[in-house]
Amino acid sequence: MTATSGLRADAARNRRLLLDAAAAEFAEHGADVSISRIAARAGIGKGTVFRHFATKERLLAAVFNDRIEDLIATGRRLLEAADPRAALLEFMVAGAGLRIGDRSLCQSAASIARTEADVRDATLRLAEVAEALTARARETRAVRADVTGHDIVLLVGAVSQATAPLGDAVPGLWRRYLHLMFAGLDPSVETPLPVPPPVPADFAP
Amino acid sequence: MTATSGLRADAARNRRLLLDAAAAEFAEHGADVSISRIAARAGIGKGTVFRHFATKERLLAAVFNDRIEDLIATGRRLLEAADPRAALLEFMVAGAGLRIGDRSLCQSAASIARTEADVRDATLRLAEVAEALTARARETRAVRADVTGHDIVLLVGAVSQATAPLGDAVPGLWRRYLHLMFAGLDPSVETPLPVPPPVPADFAP
DNA sequence: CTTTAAGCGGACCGGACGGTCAGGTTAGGT
DNA sequence: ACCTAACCTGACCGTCCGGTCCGCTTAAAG
Repeated sequence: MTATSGLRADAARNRRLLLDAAAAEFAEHGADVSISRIAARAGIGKGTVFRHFATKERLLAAVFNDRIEDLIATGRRLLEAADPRAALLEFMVAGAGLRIGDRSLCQSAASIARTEADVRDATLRLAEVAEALTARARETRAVRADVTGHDIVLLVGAVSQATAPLGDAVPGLWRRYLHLMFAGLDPSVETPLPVPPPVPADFAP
Repeated sequence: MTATSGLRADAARNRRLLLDAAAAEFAEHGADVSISRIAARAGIGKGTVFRHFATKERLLAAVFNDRIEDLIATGRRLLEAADPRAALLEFMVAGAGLRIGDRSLCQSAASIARTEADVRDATLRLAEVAEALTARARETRAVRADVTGHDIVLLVGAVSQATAPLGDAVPGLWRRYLHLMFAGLDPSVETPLPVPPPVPADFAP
């Protein structure tokens, strides 16, 4: 998680309260919630927020990082699974589910990654895990040969972003589209795909 | 387009300038650009903007409506095309291309539709066209039987939203994912799809 | 040309936001 | 018990935004 060592007891406690409140508030209302609101929810003063995170972006980055790290852990665990195809699908479901439940993740992940080095790093590590899972699925002919890890991450982002606004009203809608997309990865329909120039390493839709 | 009758000559001219500037500015910088910026680009005063559109949302709605109307026209024309499969794909390409080139369309289409009646109407008419095109494709077995017009609109939105932030850096990336998605619609892989409760008629991701 | 109402524009307002700071508070070592 | 540095706080600042308003301009009818 996030470093709390070397902090005074009250500071460490406030940091926890702050991170929890921020995560909840970002998830419910998106990345545009005001710092004051978050501070109020955490039950601390506004100034305290800026003592822990110099800028709003850094706070966002910290919350993002925790979530991404969780997903990376899930991906790593799934690398040991027996069925590569099921593992890849489960990874995609996990990723989409994470984003569906968090409005902020569906917005500015990309722009934050561009300015905050740690988010960028986590994103790159996530990409590696996605590529590893995809490679396993490719080798067993579970998905078409020209599908990459980048494709997976991007497609999961696509489904999440599109269905998130309806996510509350139509529960499970995103699962439909995730499965529809997964069907498109099937090797039985090997229609040629346009191959664009390589994606810059810092993607994160 | 937008009504200009009954206006004084200068008013009509300014309205054109305003709509053009707003469309360009929204497309380039998203729906969050300030009214002052748009006014400056149009070469008119800020107050004049509010004379023509009482609120920022109404201006956004007017710009949106023009674009959506264009897409509806394209869809209607494609209903006459010989090959239903190619027609549907072309419709999807048109929709995605429209959104890729316009940052604002990838953001708040849904929220605007919720508050502005005219956008809501246009969106519904667009949905009808999408459904008609999809029905034709379904009848000729060009796509799987359980795909709806809503699916098409939502999937196009998904691809657009996910690739738009990279759209400038990696041209043509969205085409790759649109084709990948289209492969998923192929009837050859008729894996069962989760069927969520019906989507509320006002969708527009 | 005169008249008049429609149109124009930019100073202005209220409010929200991110971020700062001076002054009070407290944890925790000695 | 005491001291000090770390910490907390909320009033405050500058900025920007959407929206209003009123004095000036101008199209265009008679």
